[in-house]
Amino acid sequence: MAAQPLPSAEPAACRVLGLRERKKQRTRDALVSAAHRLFLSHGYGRTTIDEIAAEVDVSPRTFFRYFANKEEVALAVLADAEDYFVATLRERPASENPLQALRSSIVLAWRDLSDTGTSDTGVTAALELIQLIEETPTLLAAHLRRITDQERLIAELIARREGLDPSVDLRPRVLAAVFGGVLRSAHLAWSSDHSAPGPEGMIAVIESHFDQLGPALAGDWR
Amino acid sequence: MAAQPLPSAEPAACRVLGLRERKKQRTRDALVSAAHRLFLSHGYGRTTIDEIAAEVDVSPRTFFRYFANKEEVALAVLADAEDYFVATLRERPASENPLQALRSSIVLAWRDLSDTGTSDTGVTAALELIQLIEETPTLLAAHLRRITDQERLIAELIARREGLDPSVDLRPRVLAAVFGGVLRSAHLAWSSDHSAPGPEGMIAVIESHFDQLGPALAGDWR
DNA sequence: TTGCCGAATGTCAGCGACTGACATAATCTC
DNA sequence: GAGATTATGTCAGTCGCTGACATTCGGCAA
Repeated sequence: MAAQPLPSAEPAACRVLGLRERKKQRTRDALVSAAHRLFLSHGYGRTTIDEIAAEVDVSPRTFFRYFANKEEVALAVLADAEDYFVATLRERPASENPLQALRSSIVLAWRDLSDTGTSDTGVTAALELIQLIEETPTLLAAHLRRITDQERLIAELIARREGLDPSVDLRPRVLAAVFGGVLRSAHLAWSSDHSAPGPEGMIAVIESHFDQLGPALAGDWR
Repeated sequence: MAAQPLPSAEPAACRVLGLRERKKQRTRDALVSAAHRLFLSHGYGRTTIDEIAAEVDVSPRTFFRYFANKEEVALAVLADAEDYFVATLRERPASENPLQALRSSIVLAWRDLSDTGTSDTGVTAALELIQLIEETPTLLAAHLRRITDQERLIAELIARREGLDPSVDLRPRVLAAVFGGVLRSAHLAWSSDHSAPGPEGMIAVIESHFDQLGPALAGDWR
């Protein structure tokens, strides 16, 4: 995750990584949080790479040695949440069917992430970012592309979990795509409707969208 | 659709539009087809706006008066296919349930489009473009964002069709998202597996993915 | 400590996407 | 055919992004 929660303590455990690695990690974190701050205050399009770099006191060229492009630094905030979700999914019991496993994994991941960090951990940052993404076409495009990569990964996980050959059975990929669609729909609903703020609100919106999955596909809508 | 199929005939019906409008339409079509050709032969990333403009004998500045950006001219080839799909969806009988209507609409749209034009109509161009999109990250991102706009439209159509308020009932949006997911999954499968070429191949892949929708969401995968 | 190696960074030049401003030339209207 | 519209060209400039080269900094052994 980003930065050090308590700048006072410099734990000795960090020594396992050389000074060089620690420094790299610090500038990377600094770039991410500076970018996040600038994007939220001035808007994504009105923020310049030069500004971000200047904020961290680093040359613009260095920025591109950490991130391939402007979108990447913005989306980096979500990386941990996504990783946590995948980790959660791996540990779901085999008794759950695939759809149940996916659904409980996101809900659990959001809940855990919002519980662990007491105050302004990455969760709030992630929620702010989702908001920003939905109102920034360029970011949305980049995010959607990342999502498809994630779906491929999820499909493979599900396939392995069920002992299937993903190149033969279409179900894992279809399920992953459906899952992605429902989730995206939930994100959009959450970000355009401020009646359910915070992680709990997001969880509630996600649950309600999953609840509508069956009815939406059913023949009879009455 | 693009260009005139038979350059010999200059139908009098065109006179209803002024010379100015006709000219604009012609340069627009010329830009789209030049871009399409260059993208397919040299690759999207290695094709320059200047090259496209030069091909049509137009200044680069003019290009940006027709298209907001490089992605837009590439994706323009799909616009007609999408419009045709939406038109088809509007005419589906009320007896079909929403999911059925969506499914039969794409299949019918593809079939009609591949039947109407005898030889190299827009259908082949659309298929070539889908292929290009899947192997070009930048294009894929832009395409996915367009898809989400389409999904919003589809959700509204379905809601009206079923006499629902789309701001209350989540089913239309969830269904549209699921539909988009299945379709995207099918496109990916089609473009990465050359065993089913042409429109018929695409239709077959789409059908098989829809067939897996129920099983994928079912509790029991055995 | 010294000194060397490799990795991280800065500097600089340059390409390509995209935009605003203004001038010019083409159509449209009367 | 004159004047109002509108499309187009030209030009200058910003910003995202990259390659090449020089410099500096951390890691490591003599």
